[in-house]
Amino acid sequence: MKEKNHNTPSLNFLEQIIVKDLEENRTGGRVHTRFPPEPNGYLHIGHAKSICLNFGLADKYKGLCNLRFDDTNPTKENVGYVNAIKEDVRWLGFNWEDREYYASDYFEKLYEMAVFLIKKEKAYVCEMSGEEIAAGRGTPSTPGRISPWRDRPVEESLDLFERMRNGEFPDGSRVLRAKIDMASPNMHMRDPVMYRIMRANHHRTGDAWCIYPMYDWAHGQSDYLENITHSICTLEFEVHRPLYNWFLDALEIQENRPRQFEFARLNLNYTVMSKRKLLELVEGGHVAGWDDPRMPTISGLRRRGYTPASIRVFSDRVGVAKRENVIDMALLEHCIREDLNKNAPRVMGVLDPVKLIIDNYPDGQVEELEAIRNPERPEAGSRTVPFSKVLYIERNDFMEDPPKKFFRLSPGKEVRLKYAYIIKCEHVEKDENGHITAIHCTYDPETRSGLSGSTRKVKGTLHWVSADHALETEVRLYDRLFNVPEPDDVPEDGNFKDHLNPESLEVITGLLEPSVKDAGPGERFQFERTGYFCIDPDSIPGKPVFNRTVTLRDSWAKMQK
RNA sequence: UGUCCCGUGGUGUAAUUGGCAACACGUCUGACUCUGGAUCAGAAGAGUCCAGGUUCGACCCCUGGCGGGACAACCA
Repeated sequence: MKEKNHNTPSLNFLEQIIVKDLEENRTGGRVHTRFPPEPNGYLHIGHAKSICLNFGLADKYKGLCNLRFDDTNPTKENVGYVNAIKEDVRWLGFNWEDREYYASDYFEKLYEMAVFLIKKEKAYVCEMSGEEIAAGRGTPSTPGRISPWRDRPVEESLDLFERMRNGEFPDGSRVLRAKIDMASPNMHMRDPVMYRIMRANHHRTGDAWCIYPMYDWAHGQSDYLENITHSICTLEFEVHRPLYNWFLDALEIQENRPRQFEFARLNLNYTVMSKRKLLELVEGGHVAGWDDPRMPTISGLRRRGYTPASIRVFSDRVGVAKRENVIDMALLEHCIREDLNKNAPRVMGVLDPVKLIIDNYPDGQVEELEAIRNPERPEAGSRTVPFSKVLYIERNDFMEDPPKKFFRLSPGKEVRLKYAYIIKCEHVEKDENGHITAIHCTYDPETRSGLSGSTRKVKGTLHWVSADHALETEVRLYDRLFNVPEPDDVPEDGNFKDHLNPESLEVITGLLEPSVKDAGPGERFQFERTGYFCIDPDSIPGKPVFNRTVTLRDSWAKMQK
């Protein structure tokens, strides 16, 4: 009987490839990956998966992972993005040490390699216009037309290519093309453009160049120059792989040949992931910016209160494979709850207050009650919370006419105030509209937490704040940005923005226990029974602004549905 | 009428390479609880897109379908 092995976790397909490569000594025992963002936008959770994958693989197999900016299109890229990307990768917890590279570092080498290809009759200068090239390329099912310049003498291409570099020709007037196969069923093999003339200031090379390499030409060669062993990218580049390999062949590269592998990008429900759509949300003012806490960007998640560890765990749990997938937002939420449950200090805060008066509690008396910081971490110790005659509790913790499964406060019923006393509701005050303005209770002094009478059982425990001591703070309640699982999946003439959730942000004034007053931006808390919250950078000292990261799981709310 | 990739519970990923499907999220019970949280115990839910074939035996190999996706920027 064959024994199933349950203690070694199974490997994903990339790990299997790597293990095999290592066993067969295909890469000289090396594993070297790279994360290659184009600095033309902000990183999102999908990139986080790629970052965790590339750095994670390198780490697991004792290899290296480079950070390489794919900056071959100066019209779209800038240093602002470079810096934001570096911050995000670092924040996620990865370290590229001194291996911060740029495709633009290789412009000179790439140029020399291109010259080599021209000499080998594998590239030529083409003088067709952009439209002509596009038109001549054919369609996936019909072959393209051969460029009239395709068989021009090597010397002529060499000369023209040099003069392209020297700026003798106007933008767009000429390109360097690989000479492959205009009839290939793979469109990428129909004499793809390698260089275009483009007078644009590059964020690193300035005006040194007026010709810039295309992705397909630059990427594989950059991999080669960096000694990359496994060049991991997303599925849409699968069709590019023959070209990736063709360039390597044409350059007669045998040793240290990088190989490209593709995996399925991450999709998350209730959000969109394309740079274009995210940009549209920012520019259309639907969110406050790239780091709006509702955005699936890394900077947005950071501001929302997600921890790097939670995102790493998430990236791990979503797995790696080649089939299209849509991950449930609930998994991401599970990951952050799991982390914060263990690590976030507890605090009491009332978000929708109703006044509660303890009629038999002495006027003017204040007790400082001891409260556990984190039941999951006894070593975190305790804080004190002021208690007095007039409190606030959550409006939905009281019902005048409750259903039988309601464990909270209602007339004649008892509940415990967390860390304080058991109270009993005596009567309520209402305004002329029947709206409850105050709840009157009595307390049992013997039932204070820790006292002998405190062992009495009651069904519910409520959080509360003392009216005189409460800190009024701005609280931003975030919810999912879209109200349908797949906002991309729009009918004919629809738009993904039609599905924006109008209630994705609600700003309220919360009443918090005073202990949070001096907490600073980035600090995370659990508001007991409510959710996890993180202090926003908009805060000023003494006046924290809280962002709701995620609610607590709420089985009562679920029951009500 | 093109080429390539992919089809396993609601979702995602496994099944160490041919020995009748596991784990996670979600869902539902119950226990416990000074958070209706957490934790603990348990349950339901797929017979692996379909049809043939090979085999003692197929999620796995072969053939043919079907379905989904990618590819026609001087973007990456």
